[in-house]
Amino acid sequence: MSEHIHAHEKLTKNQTLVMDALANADGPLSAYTILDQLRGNGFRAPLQVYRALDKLLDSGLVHRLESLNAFVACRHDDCTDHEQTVFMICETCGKVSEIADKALTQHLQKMASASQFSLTKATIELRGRCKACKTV
Amino acid sequence: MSEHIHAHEKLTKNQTLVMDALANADGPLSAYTILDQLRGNGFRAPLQVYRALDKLLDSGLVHRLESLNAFVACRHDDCTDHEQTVFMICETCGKVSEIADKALTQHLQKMASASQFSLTKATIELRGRCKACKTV
DNA sequence: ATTGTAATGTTATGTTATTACATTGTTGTG
DNA sequence: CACAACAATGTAATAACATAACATTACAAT
Repeated sequence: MSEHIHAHEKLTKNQTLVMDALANADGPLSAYTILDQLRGNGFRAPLQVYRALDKLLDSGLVHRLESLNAFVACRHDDCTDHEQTVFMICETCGKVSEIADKALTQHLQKMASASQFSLTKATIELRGRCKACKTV
Repeated sequence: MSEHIHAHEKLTKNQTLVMDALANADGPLSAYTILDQLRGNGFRAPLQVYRALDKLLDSGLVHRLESLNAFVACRHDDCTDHEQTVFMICETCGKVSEIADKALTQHLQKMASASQFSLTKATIELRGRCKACKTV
């Protein structure tokens, strides 16, 4: 259960509960949805979720989708490059796929350099309709 | 005042007030900051701001920065391509610059196509330190 | 004038996130 | 063991962001 290839320290109880909730979801979850799912496990306040999320985000096990105010478990084996992941969010089914694209990353880095901007993090979220939903 | 080269219909009173607030700001503003700035002009409720913003976003005069929950006036002469703008957000001074990059747009479009994903809109927000803040 | 529509106003509420502070648990050291 | 130090958790309150539902006003077209 909740074994990941990511390099990370052992998770605490709350971090594990939040991680499992996200790993078992088939789409992004909001912090409050996670809270509701974990009430049976003793969660009572948003902070319990947000604190766990902070840690999981730091370690790259979880990504935050800025345009949805929601969170997804990272589906990559190795998230060392998680700062430069592209998310494709289907507006029909709500599912999210995650792509790491080296060329895109380099292109963004070049754009930033051209403006003498030191790039720390890139948020790239595409909206549209996924393959499965198009064929319906 | 508030003359733009953008093609758009005439703005209403509230839309003009919100547009001017954003155009005169030197960085992104939250909806509630705009509300506070416009209290002297009769604004009393968030909805007055959000309604105006909806229209301004539709017409491309204003962009929403998802990672900040804030809004900026478009600095481009022509925002027909505003769906694919890259924002560089300085985490030191808070200023935002806006770049339209055709090659990047094409690259994203290719990535989407490769996954058979119909791309509707791209959110691209870079975080880091701008030229001015680096030299300080 | 009257009617239809767009814009605006108002109140309440829903959703997302943080601050501040108290308590418990765990680890290492004398 | 005792106990200090720190990490993790618990709890309450509130801040920040956004929308729903409904009432009113403004204004153009006939």
